[in-house]
Amino acid sequence: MKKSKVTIHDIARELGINSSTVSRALNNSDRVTEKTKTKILKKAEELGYQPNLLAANFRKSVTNTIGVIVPRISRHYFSSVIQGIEETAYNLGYNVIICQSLEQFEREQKIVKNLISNRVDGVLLSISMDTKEYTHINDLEKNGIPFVFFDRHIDSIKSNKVLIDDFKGAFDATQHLIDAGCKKIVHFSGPQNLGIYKNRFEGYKGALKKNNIKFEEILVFKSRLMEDDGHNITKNLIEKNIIFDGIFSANDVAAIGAINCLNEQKIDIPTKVSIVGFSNEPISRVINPSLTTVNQPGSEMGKIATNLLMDNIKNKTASPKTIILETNLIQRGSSKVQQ
Amino acid sequence: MKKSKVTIHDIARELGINSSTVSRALNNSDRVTEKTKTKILKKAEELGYQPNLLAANFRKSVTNTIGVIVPRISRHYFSSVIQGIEETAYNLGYNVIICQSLEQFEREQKIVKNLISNRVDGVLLSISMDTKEYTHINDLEKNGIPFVFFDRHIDSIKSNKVLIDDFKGAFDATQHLIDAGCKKIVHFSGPQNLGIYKNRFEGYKGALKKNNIKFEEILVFKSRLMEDDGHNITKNLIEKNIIFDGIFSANDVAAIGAINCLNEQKIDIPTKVSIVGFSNEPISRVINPSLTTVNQPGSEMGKIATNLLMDNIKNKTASPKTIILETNLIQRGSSKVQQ
DNA sequence: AGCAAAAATACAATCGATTGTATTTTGTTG
DNA sequence: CAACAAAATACAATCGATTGTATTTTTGCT
Repeated sequence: MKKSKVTIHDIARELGINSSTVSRALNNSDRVTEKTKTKILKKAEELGYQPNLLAANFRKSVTNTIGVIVPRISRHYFSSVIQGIEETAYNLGYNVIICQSLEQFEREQKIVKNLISNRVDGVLLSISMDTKEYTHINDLEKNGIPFVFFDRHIDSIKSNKVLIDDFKGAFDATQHLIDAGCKKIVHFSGPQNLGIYKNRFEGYKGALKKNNIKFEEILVFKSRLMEDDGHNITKNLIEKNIIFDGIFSANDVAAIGAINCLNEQKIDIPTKVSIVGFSNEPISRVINPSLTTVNQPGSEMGKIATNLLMDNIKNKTASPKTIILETNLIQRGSSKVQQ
Repeated sequence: MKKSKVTIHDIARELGINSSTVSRALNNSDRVTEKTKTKILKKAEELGYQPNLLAANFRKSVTNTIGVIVPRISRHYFSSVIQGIEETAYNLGYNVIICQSLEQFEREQKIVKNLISNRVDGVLLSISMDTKEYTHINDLEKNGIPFVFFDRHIDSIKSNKVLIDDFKGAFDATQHLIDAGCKKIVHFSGPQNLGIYKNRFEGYKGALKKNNIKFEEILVFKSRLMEDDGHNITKNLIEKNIIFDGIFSANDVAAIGAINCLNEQKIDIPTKVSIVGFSNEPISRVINPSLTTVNQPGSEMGKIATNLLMDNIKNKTASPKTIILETNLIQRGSSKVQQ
């Protein structure tokens, strides 16, 4: 158990030079001769020197690290966003700290506090379903830490955002169901404090309206959109003899709950009921029948959000931008094929 | 753009006291009166003080942070291990830095260097498929940073490990195929530098031997076990008219590739070919037919590994332990039901 | 009230790297 | 080779919190 705590001072001492020169050499400054650099690098290697970033970052008050907050990494959509974030950040020499709120407001708050205390240079975040207060976001602002929302944002906060066109995605999905002949379309929606679910709901209503289909409150269900939610809502509909021939779910997971329920009840998909989900989780490709869904460009979103954040780290006075990405409908077995 | 960089010195100055008292108050030391503490806490709140952990950690040379390195977070198995890790670490007041090697040795190396430089208190890691050199692991040791392998470890390094019984899991899976009547069982294996794949291979051979089935090299395929690998290998088998009636894949993803291929070729599962995977990824429950697989207790593994690491952080001289967890076979539609 | 012991607070060094400025060394030129 | 500019290196302060020790204040007791 060798506790090698080699510092630049150790290197300097051994070589009989000053630590500032060592520091500059290790940072490849042109204030140091090549000859000296070589000597220092060799000695650093020899002593097994590992830079103390705590010290360096502290001194510079720059960490070259960005924080990412997502509800959960196990959602494929989020892990593909992270993929895009890491790729971009990595190429720009930034580290990424990934944090999961697990859809809990309290955890999200703690994470933000922690990221501030760890002096990250910026934050990318997609808020939890439980987030209804925004003091933690204000703390970021107060501490001059740039941040960019992606996907799940807060309407009332003007800041950089990378979103998808939820209204249009939902509109297209609903229109697709209507085109497939559905008249009574159920909608699974999520917590309304999240703009994305409100907008998807609006998109659903918009498509109904355009097609002169009466909107019925009784066909809309707000939940946390877990698999069980989708299952239970569907079961309830059947038990209560509520007639429906289509489901547009604001996420894939709840849609899968519905598919499982209908399969159990031997109600055929798509002849009796057509279903469309949202997000294009891998599981939706594989379930039987496979799930028609709205594809969100996760990795691209991560890349764009990271670049936007970087712009903001470089130039803190840049005015907030909102970038909207397009979705596309992926047609699969859960909805009738159009002629 | 308020650049509030409030420090304990600011608080001290405003209150006309010394910063050491402020520091102790904020850390709830009993060397400070309740009265003073209250005063300080109030002022800290008022000024919007956010502790600078860079400074504190630097001074203490303790970060209360552990690093986790996994091949990729999008694998459900790994994200469930992370779940367990975070839960345990969180309760003990530790932060977790999640890093993905993306199965690349070079990235793994960089991540380790970075974690060392960031002075994490410990590391939990599951190595990449490409990792064949171990100098980076030695660096951890040299720097006195305790680490624990989980799942994918390095045989030749004696350290703390939390593993599953890969031999037995594979043995059981193969035995299950044999019980289902299979005689010609294909095995999809992974890179042999990873002990887990070697052991699963051994388990496969062990079960064949026990049942007096001749082991045939020609039925074993080593790949990176991606979906395409499973698909291509299966396609090849069919094209080359190699007869087989069972597949034991060392992971679920490749097994799913095989299922897709067989479905395309209209070869019935399980009547013509039975398939067993490994890891119990959620997708395996949903694919058609659903995939029989070996369940690995991911979250539990994370918890145990974290506790083991914590023991090691507290007591650095503790001798290395290996903990082996049991797997269980989850029988689904891809293998014939036994009577 | 007076004094010792205990409690509370102040002082000052420290962690390791960075960086603006000062000093020394090197190189150039007439 | 003197003189000076330029290049290389050394010096020293600094970032913000922690912490061992010193000092001051409070408490308790006769």
